[in-house]
Amino acid sequence: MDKKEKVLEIIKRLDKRYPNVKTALNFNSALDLVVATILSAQTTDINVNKVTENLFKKYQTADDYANVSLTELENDIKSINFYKNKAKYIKNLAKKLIEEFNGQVPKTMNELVTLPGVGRKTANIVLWNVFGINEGIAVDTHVKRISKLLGLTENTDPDKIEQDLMEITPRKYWGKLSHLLIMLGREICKAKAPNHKICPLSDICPSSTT
DNA sequence: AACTCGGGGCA
DNA sequence: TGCCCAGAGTT
Repeated sequence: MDKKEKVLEIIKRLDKRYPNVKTALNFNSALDLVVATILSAQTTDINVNKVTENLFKKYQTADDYANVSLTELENDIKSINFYKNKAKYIKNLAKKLIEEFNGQVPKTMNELVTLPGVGRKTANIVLWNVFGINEGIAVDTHVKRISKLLGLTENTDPDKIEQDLMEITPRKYWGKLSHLLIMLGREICKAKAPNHKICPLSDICPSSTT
C-alpha cells in the first residue's frame, strides 16, 4: 500500500469513527473562529470554549475588538495561556480587518496569513470550517505527531509536513483529513499514551505492535 | 532552528 | 507539585 492508498484508507476508517467531523471550537461567525483558533494555541479546546461563550456575546464585530482597551480584552481572556500576546494579536487583527478588509474576514490563505496571530494552521481551520474551502491542510501538534507515526511524512517542519500531506491527499479531503487526525489525537492517539487497542488504524500503523 | 510567551487541568 | 496542552512571532 503506497502513501496515497494509505491516506485514503485512513480517511475512510476515521470518517466512519468521526462522521461529519469539524472543529471542536464553538463559533457563530468567521471572526469568532479566527479569535477562537488564536486562543487555542498551545491549550485545549475545552479551555477556549469556556472563555468564548461569554466573549463572543460581548465582541461580535471587528469594531468591538478595536474599540475596547487592551487591558479590558486581556482581562476577558485571562484564563487562557499566553493571554497578553493573544490579546495584542486580536486587537491588531481587528484594526487590520477594518483598515484593509472592510471589517470582514478574508477568504484566501494569502490574505489570512497577513493577519497578526494567524498562521497557516489557523487560516486552514477557518477556511475549511467557515467557508468550506480546501486551500491547505491544518498542521497542529496532533497532525504533526500522527502523520509521522503513520509514516505519511518524515519531516518535522509543519510547512513541509503540510506539503507532504497535500501531495498524497486528494484536495477535496484536505480539510477533513486534518480534522480527523486531530480528533484521533485527542481521543485515541494521545501524545503520552497512544491507545493502539482501540485505534481503528492499528493494523496499518508502523508504530503499533499489535 | 531555537526561543519565548504562561494559565488551567489533571494525575 | 509537575507536566502537558487545536501556534505564531522574533531572534
